[in-house]
Amino acid sequence: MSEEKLPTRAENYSEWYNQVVLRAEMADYAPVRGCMVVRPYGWSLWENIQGSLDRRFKATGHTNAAFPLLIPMSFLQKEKEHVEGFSPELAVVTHGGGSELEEPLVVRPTSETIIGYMYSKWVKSYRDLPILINQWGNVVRWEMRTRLFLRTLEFYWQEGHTAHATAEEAEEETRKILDIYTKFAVDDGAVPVIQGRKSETEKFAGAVRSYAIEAMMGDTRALQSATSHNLGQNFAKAFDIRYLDPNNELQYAWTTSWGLSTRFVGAIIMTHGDDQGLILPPKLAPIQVVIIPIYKNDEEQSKVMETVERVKRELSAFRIHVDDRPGFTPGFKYNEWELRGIPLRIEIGPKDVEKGTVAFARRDRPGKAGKSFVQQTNLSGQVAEMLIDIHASLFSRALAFRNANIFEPRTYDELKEIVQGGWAFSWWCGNKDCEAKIKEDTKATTRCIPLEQPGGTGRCIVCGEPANEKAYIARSY
RNA sequence: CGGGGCGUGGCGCAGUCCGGCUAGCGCGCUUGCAUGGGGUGCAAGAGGUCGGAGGUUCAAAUCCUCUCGCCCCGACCA
Repeated sequence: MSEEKLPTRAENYSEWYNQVVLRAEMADYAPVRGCMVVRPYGWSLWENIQGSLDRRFKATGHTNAAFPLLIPMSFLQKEKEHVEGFSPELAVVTHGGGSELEEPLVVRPTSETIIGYMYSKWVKSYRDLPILINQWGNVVRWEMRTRLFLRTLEFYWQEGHTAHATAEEAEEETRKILDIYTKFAVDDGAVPVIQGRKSETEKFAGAVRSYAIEAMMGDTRALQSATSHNLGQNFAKAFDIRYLDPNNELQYAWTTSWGLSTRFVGAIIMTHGDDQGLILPPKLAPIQVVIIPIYKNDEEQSKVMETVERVKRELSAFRIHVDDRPGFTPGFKYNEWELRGIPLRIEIGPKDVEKGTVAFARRDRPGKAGKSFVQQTNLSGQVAEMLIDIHASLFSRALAFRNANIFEPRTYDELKEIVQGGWAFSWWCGNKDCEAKIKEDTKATTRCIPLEQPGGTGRCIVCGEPANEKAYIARSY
């Protein structure tokens, strides 16, 4: 950790973000342009994200499998919109084993095609449906401009791919997953999100309908945090996924796909972080509680460490770390663990040993405001309560921030003003041209048409034509 | 791909315009002593073919030519 001061978010948000990621040791730049190394601390956070989602998927009947990294180029070309959407950003393997390949292989940018191919082999009867498979893996998209976690050439994610007998079932699945993502974001990440439908121009290449959860970052820009797509029969037709129904009639299946990526790590950082650095939500934090022993000689050390060891055992239900590195002052350690976002710090020094107390310092309230001295009795219960409270306060703070930065423009000029530093929520006729005009004028895009609508009708904020839905419009990552 | 910037110990930089001692500085690292309840102090060390190739010159981090790479801003996106 070289420089002592982090740039503040107000000074330079994107520099703040980069430095937090690097200095908290979440990730580092790899020797390949646009690629990152996820360091142990960042990966540990990702593993907790994985664990939570994986349990939720399995609880709803999904199972995991693994499909190849390399996909024949011709597969991508089978679905028209899909190939148009992805071909500009494909990494293509043309040589293998020293000779040129007969058919180039693409490094998967997403796996609808190769999974569709396999599903066509596996699905023969309505009894084979539904197929509910998820895959944890990595994909490559040759992005032009990259940011650690938010957009890298290679990223890690889960991609679920399901096939169903009816359109209704596929839609139900798509929405069920959207709910899972939402619950995960809110209950585990403390990240408030808005569920919505993507516009035609923003939807996934090859989907009939795309849904997403959108979150507001600390600079008010929007981040699409997960998506769930109803693919209709597009891929079933492209890959011939057909089954015989109970009436012995041949039918195309209906498929879905859905994903959440390491980008969510970026969402956590930018939703909760403050000028001291990261603030990790307690349920996902790799370390929930850090204990800092304080002493100045051997005698004090042995007394303090005795208490520290006892407290550590008592808190074994939590992810806990004792920072007993010699040669670092307590103050240095406080700052370092604050930068790294540990939700709760416990300080134990000679005075605490005497009085039978420990000091709590909650990360969501830096400085003296977050400090309290508590008795050493029932520490486990006190910590549990504190972590719940931190989660709740992180969520409500983020929600309040988001609500304070959403505005309803009355005119197009107002909209242009709003999206410079917030989200606009306004009537939109659904026309692509209006969307394009907004983007052209402001760089903001329609983030989603929220599932929760106010009802009634209005006039499109751009063209003034009748509109029956409202949309969120914002600049996004 | 268009525009801008930068490559000098692990990291951040100075030195380059105007060629010339042994290539400096801060942080980090190692060792020792002190310190230890909010970014500790002192001392001694280790560590560099100046992105690469070619050229000019008595002499190149510095000038010339070519080249490679990275970062930032736009078009594309989880």
